Amino acid sequence: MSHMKATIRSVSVELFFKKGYFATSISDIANGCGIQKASIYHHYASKEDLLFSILKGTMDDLTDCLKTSLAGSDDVEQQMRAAVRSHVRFHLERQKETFIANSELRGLTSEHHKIIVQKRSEYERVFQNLIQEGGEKGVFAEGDVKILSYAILTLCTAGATWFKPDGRLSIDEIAAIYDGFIISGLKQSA
Amino acid sequence: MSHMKATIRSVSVELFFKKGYFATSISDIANGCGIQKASIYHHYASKEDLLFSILKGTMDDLTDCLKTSLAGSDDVEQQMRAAVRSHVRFHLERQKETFIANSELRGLTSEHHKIIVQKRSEYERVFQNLIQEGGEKGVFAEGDVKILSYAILTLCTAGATWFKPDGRLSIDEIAAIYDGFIISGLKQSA
DNA sequence: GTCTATAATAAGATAGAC
DNA sequence: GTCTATCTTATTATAGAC
Repeated sequence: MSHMKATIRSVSVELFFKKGYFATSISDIANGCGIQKASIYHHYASKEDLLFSILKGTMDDLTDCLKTSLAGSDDVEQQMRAAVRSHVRFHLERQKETFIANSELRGLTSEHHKIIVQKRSEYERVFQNLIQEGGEKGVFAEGDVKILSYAILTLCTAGATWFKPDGRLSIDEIAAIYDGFIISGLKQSA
Repeated sequence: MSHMKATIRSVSVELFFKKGYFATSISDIANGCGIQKASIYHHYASKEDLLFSILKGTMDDLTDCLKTSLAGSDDVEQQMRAAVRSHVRFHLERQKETFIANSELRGLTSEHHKIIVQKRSEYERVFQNLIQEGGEKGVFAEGDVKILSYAILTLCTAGATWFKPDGRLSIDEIAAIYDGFIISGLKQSA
């Protein structure tokens, strides 16, 4: 990726996060890059292409991150803890991109939309399998696998909504709180 | 509220939910109502006025709902359970409005934005006070009150993202799952 | 690879007739 | 209370010079 292409991407992430995809114009982006709006089209075919490339890259990195974090163990509880922490960390470290990836899917063409939704489904399935396995092995209480997976994922994802990098708690501290909260919730339904 | 004013509101909720506020035009709304776009302005001063009135009404109803549900008990755990169920039920019953209320704040003028954010803060404070009180009384484990309150609220709120009214589980079943999950998470950090 | 210029279209909102 | 007509402005995107 060329220098200007990366700049356009990064400026777009800032603006899409702050104002939203539809409220951000190509002019806004060009302004932020210090170039003319026509120049954007040398690097990206369209505004939608720019959005898609951000979302696709983010989802791929997110999935890679999860796979790496699971490789270290084969114990269900430890894997769930690792998965939760990986998910939280990624969402807080790359707050703006993940926020966009969760809120701007409606800006995509239907083919691109399908691709991102599929990537997300595959990612979710990892968590669903862990909940299922934990339930069967008696490590977690029996429960509705899908609802619980959505609960866990959206819980951590939501962190990206309010997280402030210079705030009171570090990313690892927040990840630890979520980890404890979720494992307790999974182990027994009160 | 006149019949047409209510129709405009309801059509807008549908469209803002499906396409987003910025992606929805006054023409789209007028189309959905079977009137001309100029006629919208007889009922609402601007597109932003329409958004604000939806968000304000939704937040007020949400707060009323919570207050009613808390009146029945003065036991911390029971109150938290009631609060969680109230929150979940409202978000699933009025899925589209609450989704908009959580995703379209950027469409508001800064004065209107301030008003909605303040309403939300007051709402959150009820949950924070319950977590605090539960911690002091030893009903819940000690924990970070703010992080936990965000966790609980966004967890339930997120339900509005994926919930399908004709899906496998009823609203009360989902509320019960969340209730159990959250109380377990609050009682002990694993 | 970036520029100026412009096309083509759609937006939010208003004026004034009925 | 709704209409037609219109204003003003902004939008995405393209053409073609440099």
